[in-house]
Amino acid sequence: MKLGQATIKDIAKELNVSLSTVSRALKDYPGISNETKRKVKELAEKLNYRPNAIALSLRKSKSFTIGVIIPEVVHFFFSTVISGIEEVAFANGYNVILCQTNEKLQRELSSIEAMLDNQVDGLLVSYSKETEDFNHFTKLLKQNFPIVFFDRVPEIENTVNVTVNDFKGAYDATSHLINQGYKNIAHLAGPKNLTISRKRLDGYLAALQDHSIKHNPDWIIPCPIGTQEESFEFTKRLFENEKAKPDGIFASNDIAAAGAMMAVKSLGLKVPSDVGVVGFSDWQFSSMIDPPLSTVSQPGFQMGEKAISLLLEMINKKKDETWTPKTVVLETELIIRKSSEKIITE
Amino acid sequence: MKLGQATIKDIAKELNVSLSTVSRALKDYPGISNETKRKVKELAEKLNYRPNAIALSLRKSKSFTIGVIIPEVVHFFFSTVISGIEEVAFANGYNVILCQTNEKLQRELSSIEAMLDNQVDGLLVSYSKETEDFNHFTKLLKQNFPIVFFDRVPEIENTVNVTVNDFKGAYDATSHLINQGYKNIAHLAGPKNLTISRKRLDGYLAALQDHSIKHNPDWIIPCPIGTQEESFEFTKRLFENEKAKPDGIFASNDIAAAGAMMAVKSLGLKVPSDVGVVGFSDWQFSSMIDPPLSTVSQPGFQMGEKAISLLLEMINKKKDETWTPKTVVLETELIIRKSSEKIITE
DNA sequence: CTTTTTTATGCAATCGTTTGAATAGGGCTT
DNA sequence: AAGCCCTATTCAAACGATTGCATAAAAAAG
Repeated sequence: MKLGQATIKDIAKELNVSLSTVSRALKDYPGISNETKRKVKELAEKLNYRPNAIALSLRKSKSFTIGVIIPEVVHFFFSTVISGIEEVAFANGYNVILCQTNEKLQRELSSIEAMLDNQVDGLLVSYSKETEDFNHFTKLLKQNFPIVFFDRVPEIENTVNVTVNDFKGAYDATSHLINQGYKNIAHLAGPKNLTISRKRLDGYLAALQDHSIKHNPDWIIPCPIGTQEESFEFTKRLFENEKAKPDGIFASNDIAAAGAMMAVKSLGLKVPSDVGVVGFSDWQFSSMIDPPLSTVSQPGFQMGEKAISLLLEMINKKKDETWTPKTVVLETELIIRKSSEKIITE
Repeated sequence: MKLGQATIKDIAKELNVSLSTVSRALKDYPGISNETKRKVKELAEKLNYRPNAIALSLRKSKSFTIGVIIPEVVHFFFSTVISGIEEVAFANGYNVILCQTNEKLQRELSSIEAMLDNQVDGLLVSYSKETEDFNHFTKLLKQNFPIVFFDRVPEIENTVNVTVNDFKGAYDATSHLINQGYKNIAHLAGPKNLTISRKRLDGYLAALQDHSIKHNPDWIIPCPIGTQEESFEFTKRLFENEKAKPDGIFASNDIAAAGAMMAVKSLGLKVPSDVGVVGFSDWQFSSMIDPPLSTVSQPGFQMGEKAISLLLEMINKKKDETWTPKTVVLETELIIRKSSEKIITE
């Protein structure tokens, strides 16, 4: 034993009692004399005894560990979600093991395998951009293995999900641009296989429609990679090629919005007077760029908290009880900053 | 068993052989007939058998899990370190369990307890701002428990550490400001109990001295909290109160630099023409703010890789072999952007 | 002074796997 | 045909803890 950690056996030997007596004494079982309890506890204290969680896991077929699968920690949003998860997990005596997929399906598959080998009690998943087939999840769900999907949720049956109201967030953002007087609004869309991308696109379209603005299909630009460079390039191209230039941009995330803003500025146009820009997520940098970026903030921490709370509920169900599929939708908040203020309100 | 996962026992029963035969067949031990091996492997495949990592951990007193203790995931730098750690851990069959201290000593202590209970094979630590006493680490080190400290390293003996050359980074940053013609350079310092803060301060002082500039103690402003608001406030106060106003700011991190820049701008001064600003860390947002922030970039990913490589080396040592204390120092890179370019080079 | 009840403790199986030592059976040698 | 050596397999202990059941001793009841 690396740490020379004391075990129940050590205590038993030292006190000349059986293992079971020690075990029971430590947990105040009835039927152990006070004298023995005292002695056992004293020695345990002295030897700094701590139960071996691995042995307990094996015995109880329960590891008190949950696995979290996310695309990337460096994404500000995901890192706030992790904080929320950690907070609740910790408070309930659970450990969190983390795997990033780096947006790779292969990584997602192998991470899940690794986590199952380690007997995690449940999984919290936000799948990769490459994931288009959900068999690896349905297989587990069929076996009643607890999974909660968050943010990026699959369109399959009987799942428990936590998302943000992407539709409404996008709708509000786009409406805000329209109300500010921007009429020709382009959309930098996210990867098509993510539900969130579609929902945001739908919100964008609905807002246009509700304001009787016809949408221009050429102005919906998918940004599959999601880097600032990508949206910079695409935005530049959009503004250079088109005759009727857009005067507003709603981007499905802040990185894309930042890239777009740089592209617009590089063409000599001013934000917000010539072009209004709104992003999505409220990254840490969004309030610091110039002009500060209007955006739709998502409650990441809260999402983490909610997701793990649901998961713990599922884990604590009796073996044969099933859970009811549900989707918890958290509300977003439109944060208006300079980048979209055409109308100066005094 | 929640997953109805097949065990060695199931295979043994089905094929009417003993547990040991199955175990050995699966790992191609000599002395098992090819026929038996074939049958065992076939059935294992069919039942989708995967060894139970918990049982293995117990048997081998080795969990193939390492614990990572960091202040906060939302810090861009730390999240890149995590990526580096994960990458190497994963490639070597190790799992990573993560705890954030949120800069609280209490959290640090309880996280370490929890991780030890879970029999982590080693620890990767960047301690909290509150940590001033290192007994909880020395106790473990004395027992030969593998720990590698990264970024924030304690000043105690016989440790293995990975840091960045904070002194040189700060020296370079300050020298750069001086060379650009800024002569009155203030420093927004980090928490005093962190070595990195002191090293950066030292680098700043050394650069001033080497350029024969006398430092003004009032211009060294500790920012213990580390938020943008804090440095905004302190910077504003500095510029309002002093008669001889600084024309340069070297901040010990980018968040502080960003706050300072906003404060300066709010006072009607221009960056970089009136005041030059350089930060530390190269956060994601640093290139996006206006003007883009000059900063000292730290190789976070590489730091993670190096730290876990060292840890795995320690873990793989024989029981009684000791390791030699050492500190790996990674070099920083000065990234010059607009915020510090007084001299316009064409 | 038995018999019954209570109290305190021990035994042994179990969780899933590994591994040193034991063993059964077949073929070979002499 | 006795002895010996392989080869393929099994036994059993171990990792650290829990827990139903058995049991010994002490106390209470008759």
